[in-house]
Amino acid sequence: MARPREFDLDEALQRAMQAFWSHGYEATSLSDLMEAMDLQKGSIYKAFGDKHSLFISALKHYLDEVHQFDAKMIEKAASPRDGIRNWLNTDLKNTCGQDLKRGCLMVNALSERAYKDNEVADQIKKHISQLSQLLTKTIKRGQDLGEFRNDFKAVDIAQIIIVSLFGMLTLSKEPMSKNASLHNVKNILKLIEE
Amino acid sequence: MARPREFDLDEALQRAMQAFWSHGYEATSLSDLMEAMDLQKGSIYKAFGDKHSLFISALKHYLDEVHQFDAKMIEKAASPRDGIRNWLNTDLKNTCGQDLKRGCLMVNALSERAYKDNEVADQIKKHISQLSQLLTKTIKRGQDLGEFRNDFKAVDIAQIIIVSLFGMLTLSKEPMSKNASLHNVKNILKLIEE
DNA sequence: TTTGTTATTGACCGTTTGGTTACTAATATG
DNA sequence: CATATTAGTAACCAAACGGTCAATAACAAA
Repeated sequence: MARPREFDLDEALQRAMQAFWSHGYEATSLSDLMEAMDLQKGSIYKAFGDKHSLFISALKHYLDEVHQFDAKMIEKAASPRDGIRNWLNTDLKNTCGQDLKRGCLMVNALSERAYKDNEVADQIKKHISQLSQLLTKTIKRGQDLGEFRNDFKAVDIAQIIIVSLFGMLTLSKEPMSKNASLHNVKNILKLIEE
Repeated sequence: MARPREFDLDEALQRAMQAFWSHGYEATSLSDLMEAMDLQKGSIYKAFGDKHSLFISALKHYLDEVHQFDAKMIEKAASPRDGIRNWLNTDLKNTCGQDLKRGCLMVNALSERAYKDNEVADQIKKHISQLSQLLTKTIKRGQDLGEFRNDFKAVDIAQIIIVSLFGMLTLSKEPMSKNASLHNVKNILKLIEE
């Protein structure tokens, strides 16, 4: 018994996410969001709260999507080695050397806001911790199969992969091309496989 | 035959750099800069131009300091291996796990501005290219001395180090402690030495 | 058809933003 | 000591910022 919403919540959130992804938190104004979401200020506030809580929702949405992607690529692969290799390559192909050099929303948010925004920091810490567990589990399996070297702890190899991934995602903002990142992945994998 | 400047140019630039480093480009307002530099707006504009060109000057200043630090640590060391090890450890000790989680100004600028600011992008590309050459040269020497493995090209090992460093500097903004980064460096070095 | 509830709209708010400028102050030189 | 030149100051500016709200519109249920 009330007026129904005229727009799709998910699509609006998706569009807000794209805007924040392309321009960052501070540099995305309410006007930018209104245009991107095709909504008036009032509607945005009623549906998502203020700019900050809209950003948190968009970030959560992004992290959910990324986590689903990660889990699917890594766990559904023919082997641990293939899983990690394909996941890294696909991820970097989607990020490096794109015409729009927007990098990764998580890395952008980490860099711009994590140190002064506990909600952002918590979301990202949780996500990285999940990823670390997923990788560690997978590498352990790979070590048992003889795919990864055994003289390193699985959790340490996972950390090396995460650090390298974050480095490449950061460098994708300018100097790192798609080819350079794929070449680098090949070398990293050569170092940790055996 | 004119009124002399009442403040020290270098010190003012240093203070502007600290402000941008702590809060980012967008989030540092003219008022913030006035307070940090202990100067009036007019003086800042007369001495450094507008906010953007002040930022570029501050970034150049930072990159110069960092390059001097890098070159000294790496080239004056007893051996290539020691040089790279000490340089990485010192760098990360200064960045990770600090109370003020401001990370590295170059990485922050890369993330926030490089994709929409050619001057920032050019400065950072130049700096990374310099660092890559310095590392490649050093690793080549190390390979000749048997300190680094010989089945990888020196330039590829240099790239692995740069990517890892950028990853850790990015992660220093929240989840990565000093101990975690030092542990990670130890593992990376173990992978590429021999 | 009335009523209760929620969505949409656009005008409006005070504040802050980066930036300018007219005025005054301080010096070195002639 | 007069003058030319530059530095410092503070008032000022339009524009943009994030955010609010009263009026209106659209629906479901009684």
